[in-house]
Amino acid sequence: MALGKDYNGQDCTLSRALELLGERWTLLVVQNAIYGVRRFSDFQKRLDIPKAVLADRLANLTEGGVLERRPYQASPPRYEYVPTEAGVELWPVIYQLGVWGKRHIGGEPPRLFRHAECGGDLLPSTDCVRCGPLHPGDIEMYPGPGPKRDDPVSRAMNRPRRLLEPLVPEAS
Amino acid sequence: MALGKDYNGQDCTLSRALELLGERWTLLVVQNAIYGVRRFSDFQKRLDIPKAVLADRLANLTEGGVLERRPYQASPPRYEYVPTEAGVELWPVIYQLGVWGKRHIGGEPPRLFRHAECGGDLLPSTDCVRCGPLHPGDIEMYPGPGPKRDDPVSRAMNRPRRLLEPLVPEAS
DNA sequence: GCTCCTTGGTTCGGTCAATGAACTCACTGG
DNA sequence: CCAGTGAGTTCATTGACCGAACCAAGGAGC
Repeated sequence: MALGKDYNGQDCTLSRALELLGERWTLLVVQNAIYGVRRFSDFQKRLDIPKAVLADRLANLTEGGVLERRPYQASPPRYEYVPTEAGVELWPVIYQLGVWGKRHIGGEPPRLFRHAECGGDLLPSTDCVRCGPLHPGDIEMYPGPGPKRDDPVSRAMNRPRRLLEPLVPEAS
Repeated sequence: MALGKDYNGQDCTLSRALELLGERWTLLVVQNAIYGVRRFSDFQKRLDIPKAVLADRLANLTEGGVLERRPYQASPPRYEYVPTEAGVELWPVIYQLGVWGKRHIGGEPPRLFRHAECGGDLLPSTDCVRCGPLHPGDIEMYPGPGPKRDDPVSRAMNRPRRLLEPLVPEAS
């Protein structure tokens, strides 16, 4: 999908968005970034994705302005990937696709969402049922009935926490 | 993405949705179905997609309950693909991804949307700015400033028309 | 000072999917 | 009888994805 053989000749803005986001794994990477995953190895633990593919996706998303790559320590240079404003604005798309999957494909969701302030549920639009539109940072994620992965990153993610809050896995 | 090598081990409903919808071309096929494209050859004219891939995507979407394949004539048996209720419910996702692409990747949209009854613009959520939530059938699509394809199907699509209304290309 | 471990990748062969061109088949209209 | 259309299928080539192995730059332990 990436270079050359893209959605050339397509005339809609959707095709341009899909050129960046439509590859395998890409939206799942963005989803986890919004859930608070920051580091290369944590993405890898949670997604079980080949490292070469993950490196490619992170580079594309960084170049596309969805994630920002920034150093979090200097001595061995290490980088983390955080969602930009553009990345955060993908939250409604990601949430709604998840809701659609639950409704039409089935299965229980492993995590649920509510307005952190008032505890209100989210509408399919990501609005709070009581308070209206929410910024993702005001949404709390908490464990639901569905199956959960059992790696350190996923375990950290299954404690109640806000979206965008950096995720720190337990020290193994 | 399709068989076997899927998002196995992923625990979220998003990954299940992407298993059906995340392949190359799939969301563009659904988008065009919502825009009113019905026939195999019309999808092909508008998307410039290899026929083998189009046949595969239509079969997957039909099996996944997003499109319905139904005969529109019997003598040489011919079928058309129409969005199911589940397919129509993908409209907010498709619209929002398009809006995101316009905002963050740029480019002018070839088609715009408004509430057919009152002429009001759409919010990013697909709600009418004046009247609130809309069914896709109440949304009118009309030409915008962006570039347009120049095939018979796209020309028919660039006349003002409602979503979901079957598209009949000019008789060449 | 030496060795092992962790993080964040890169390289590589094998496999799987996408592409475009050619072909099929059942009609239909002239 | 012949060309044309709609809806595909078949096939060889190219590109993408996969998992495993490898690499490099620091620590940590001894």
